[in-house]
Amino acid sequence: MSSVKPNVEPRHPIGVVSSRTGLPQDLIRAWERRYEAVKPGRGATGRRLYSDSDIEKLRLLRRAVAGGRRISDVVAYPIERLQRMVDEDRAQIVAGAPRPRIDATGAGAQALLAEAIEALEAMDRHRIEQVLREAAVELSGPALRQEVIAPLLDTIGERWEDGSLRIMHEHLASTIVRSFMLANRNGHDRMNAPRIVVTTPAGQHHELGALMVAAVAEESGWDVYYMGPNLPAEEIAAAVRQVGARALAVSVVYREGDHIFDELQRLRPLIAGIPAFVGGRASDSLRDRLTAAGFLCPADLTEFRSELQSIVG
Amino acid sequence: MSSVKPNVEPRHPIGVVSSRTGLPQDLIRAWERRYEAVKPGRGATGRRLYSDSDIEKLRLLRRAVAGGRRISDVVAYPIERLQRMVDEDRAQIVAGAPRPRIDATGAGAQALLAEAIEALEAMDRHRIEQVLREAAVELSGPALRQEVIAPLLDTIGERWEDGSLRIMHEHLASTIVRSFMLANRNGHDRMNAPRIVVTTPAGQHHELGALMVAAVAEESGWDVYYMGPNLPAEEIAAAVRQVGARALAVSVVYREGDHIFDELQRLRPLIAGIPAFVGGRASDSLRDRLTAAGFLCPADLTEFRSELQSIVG
DNA sequence: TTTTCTTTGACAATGGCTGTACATATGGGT
DNA sequence: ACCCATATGTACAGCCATTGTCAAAGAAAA
Repeated sequence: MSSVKPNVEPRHPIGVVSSRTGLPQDLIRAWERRYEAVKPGRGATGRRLYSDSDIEKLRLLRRAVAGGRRISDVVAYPIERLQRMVDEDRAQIVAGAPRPRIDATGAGAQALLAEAIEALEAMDRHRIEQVLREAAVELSGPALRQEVIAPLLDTIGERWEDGSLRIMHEHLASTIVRSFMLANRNGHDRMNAPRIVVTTPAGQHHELGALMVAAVAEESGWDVYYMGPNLPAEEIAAAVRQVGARALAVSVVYREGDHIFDELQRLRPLIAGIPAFVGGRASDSLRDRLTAAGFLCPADLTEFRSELQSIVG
Repeated sequence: MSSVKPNVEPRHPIGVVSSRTGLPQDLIRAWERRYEAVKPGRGATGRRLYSDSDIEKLRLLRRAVAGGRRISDVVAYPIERLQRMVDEDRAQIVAGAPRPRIDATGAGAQALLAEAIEALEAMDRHRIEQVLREAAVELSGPALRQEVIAPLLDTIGERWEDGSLRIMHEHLASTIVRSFMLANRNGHDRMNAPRIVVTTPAGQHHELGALMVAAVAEESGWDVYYMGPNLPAEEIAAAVRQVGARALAVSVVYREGDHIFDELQRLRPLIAGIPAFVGGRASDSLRDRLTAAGFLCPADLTEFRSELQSIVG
């Protein structure tokens, strides 16, 4: 496993922050100057250096403003409250939202991961959700995926195969993580963004990998058409065509014989000319044959992100 | 019910209120000026700031007026009474057809449904989402399910079987509706509520019926453990036991031979003593045998809701 | 050198407020 | 049938505070 990544340590220049939040640089500076929205550190020569949680806050502010709030009203709210408000605005419902208090223990990603597994073993839905919420506050989006959710899925996979977790555990984790990630989708402008279809080929029922892919693509500014798991090759091709997608990404977790490879090979000519990514556990063992067949097989989500950007760039 | 009172503290600008209620800003101001429909607070520079219960009242007023009431007659009623009246009006409208006078979006439930189907045919994700959001403003939660989402799923089912919609359409609709319904779960205090497990038996990949069931149960105050689709009998039973559920609900859409019935029959003794609901399209043709086997088969969601209440009552 | 940042000040767009109209209904009363 | 008062949704003008954007000029990094 990788090491814990506290939310305040890593520092980014304003350009990165701008592209990750979708906010113009000028606006970020204006928000700082006028409202102290965030207080980034400074380098030796006075340049701004933002932490991951700064980025997270700016993201939330952007969504809050897009939802009709006034920046001066919301700028002082803590991250948890912003998150809550943005969720409600998205759903457009009028519900008193109690949300259990979280006493932030400042626990690192590993501790969060361990607690999530423990809660899962106990089938304690509320505790799993709480851990995820806590993690979302503690870590930024990418770190959350990389340090908590991905390892969580890996662990579940392993422990399922060795029999110490059951199908029901996997299902519960899936639904909770799924709704969690869907709830955190950014409501960006997306109308004119390049489109990407994300799904899982026929026979592949596990969609969490695909969900993470969708989250990364969305963060990179794409208009994501998430189609859920278990879609036959012809349907994938039809969706790509109909939607006018500029890329396709599928996630493959389980490899039983060559069935999956055959399915993908059938798919490839149906979407000629469109870059197609294959990711997930099982893609490792198939990488050579897949790349030979014309698929792109990034090793991890970071690589996927940069390859995505090279398409539109 | 362990729900929390609607926050009076947080305050929303008029733009947010307008989009959440579907009322034009001018009209909101007019109702205040002429009838004191609500009395929002004011910010430092005189801008209106509304509370959650203000929004709730405005939504009810809108629906009361849409139901043929005169604004001046109903404007003074307290929220509870408005709620009751609006519910009654809706029940009557379903029977006869008094004409709504306001139709801000120019669309009744049927028109919304038609537009949703059209958008789905075009694979236009944003338009589908837009229609659902409009519908959520237009209609209350139960009405939304009953008059838009349920018919939508039925239509999709039919048109899939006759070949005029493809699998990809069904998948897209599933993911969108799913994330929409999950986003609308409101954060009540569910810690001490009775628990119910909701899922779909092995071989049943269509989860939308189960999602609607979950929404109804959640609305009725249950702590819902939604497990996603395609869960084998032993796993369902294990989940029920581990979670300590007081009820189980499964949704069955497709019937291929007697496979499903066998699966359910295998399940029944594993969860002895716990009420188990079976719903969905395919449950009709199996009703007699299922009830004989000890399952409850409500005809629709309304019946399901009342049977649910009789369990805890 | 070229790119990326920084600060400062100015400017224009946005959106909300009040107040005043205006155009249809709706409902009597004659 | 006719006429009028009232009810109600909508529109706009003029004003103000807020807020996004831009330009200029210089410093630091690549």
